[in-house]
Amino acid sequence: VDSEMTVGSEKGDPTERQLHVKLEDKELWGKFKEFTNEMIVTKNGRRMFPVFRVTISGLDPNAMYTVLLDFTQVDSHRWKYVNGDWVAGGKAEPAAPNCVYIHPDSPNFGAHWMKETVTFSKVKLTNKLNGGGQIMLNSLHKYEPRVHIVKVNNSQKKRITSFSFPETQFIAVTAYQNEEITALKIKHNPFAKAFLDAKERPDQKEFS
Amino acid sequence: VDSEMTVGSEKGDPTERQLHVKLEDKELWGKFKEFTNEMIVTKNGRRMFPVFRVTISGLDPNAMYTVLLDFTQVDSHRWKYVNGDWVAGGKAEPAAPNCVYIHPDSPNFGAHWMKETVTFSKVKLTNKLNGGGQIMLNSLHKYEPRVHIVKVNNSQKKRITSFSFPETQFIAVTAYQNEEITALKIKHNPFAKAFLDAKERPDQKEFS
DNA sequence: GACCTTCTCACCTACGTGTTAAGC
DNA sequence: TCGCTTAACACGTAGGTGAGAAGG
Repeated sequence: VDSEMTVGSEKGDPTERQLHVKLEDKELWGKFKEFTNEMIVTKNGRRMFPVFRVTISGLDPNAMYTVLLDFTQVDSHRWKYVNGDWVAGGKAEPAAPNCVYIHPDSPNFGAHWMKETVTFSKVKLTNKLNGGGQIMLNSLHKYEPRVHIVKVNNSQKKRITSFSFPETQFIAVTAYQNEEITALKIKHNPFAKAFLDAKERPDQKEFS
Repeated sequence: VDSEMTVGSEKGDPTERQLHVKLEDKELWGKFKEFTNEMIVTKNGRRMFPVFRVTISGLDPNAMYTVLLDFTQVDSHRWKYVNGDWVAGGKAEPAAPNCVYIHPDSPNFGAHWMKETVTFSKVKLTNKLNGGGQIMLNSLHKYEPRVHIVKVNNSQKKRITSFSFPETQFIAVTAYQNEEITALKIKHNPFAKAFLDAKERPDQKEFS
């Protein structure tokens, strides 16, 4: 999958000259990045929050594409949270067999990928290799999500275009380290609403 | 979509000479058919139970296909449930704009469709036309599910092969008529477990 | 009145959260 | 002890059931 990689404009195929992938929710990602984002990894896999979403333009509407998501290790350090700060530690672990997540709509027509935001809400991050389509990461290492767009033609030649997004970098953890990150997750992720209520209810009581 | 239709073996394309679609859960469908199966239709759409599932074989693993589900009106009568029996009544209503449900994995490779059971668990039946991918049926009319396999090639020529399954015939209803059907739905559909418990708990109490 | 449809409801399935305590 | 990981848990989201009353 990593064989051939080009970013941005290309020659030779007028139908894809302006191929572009734009990250959604940049403002939200920015809030997390400010405190160094963390993503939980579990044995059975944990979803990402914020959800990785992109809009794609410049594909050939009638051609067939598969859209992939993977994670590049940003540096070769193991990270550590000490006294409220993330600091780079020793050498990185050998890179995990970092598999690729295939967007469930794949394969599909260019028109399909362009008609609405492409959402990777179901990708799951894990620290164990366990079969089912999850992405294995090393805990306490830093990663950057990357999107690949693969044109599917019946011959073997595949052209892969990749886009990565520094705003979405994060450190994989088995438990949150920075409570600012925890607070942001609870504030914005609907599935964590139970903990949002727990903090808000006492205040509301005073007025009722 | 109804343009060209062939069932069973075909000449001319050796890669699909043995194309075959087999219905799953035949035994379960049989229990419902015995009492004349009913499927609820609602304004917002109701899932089918049993779920329509098939295994497909004989496709070209490397070719691309879309798999569709629709419903043919079995006869031209309106049906009525009188004294515990379904009886054919007056003329049928004008056939609803019976749309086609596209299996969400579509389009995909032959290999994908053949590697495991193809499940139509999310198709929803409705009696109103309301936009969102639901299938509109006339209440109190009899239908038979039908699968279409469409080979996707970049030219305009599409070959459609269709398979229908008499075991899965049903009458669309807005409320169940035959209590035997209700009992079977409750017994086998996990989402109706609340009503299964209601019938079993009294017996269990006697022993506790 | 008889028949059919619609709506609300309690009760499920299924599973995504951070918390917490225990494990190593 | 300390750092990190694991598993059970309460509490949400999201939505699929037939029942039963109300509507037409």
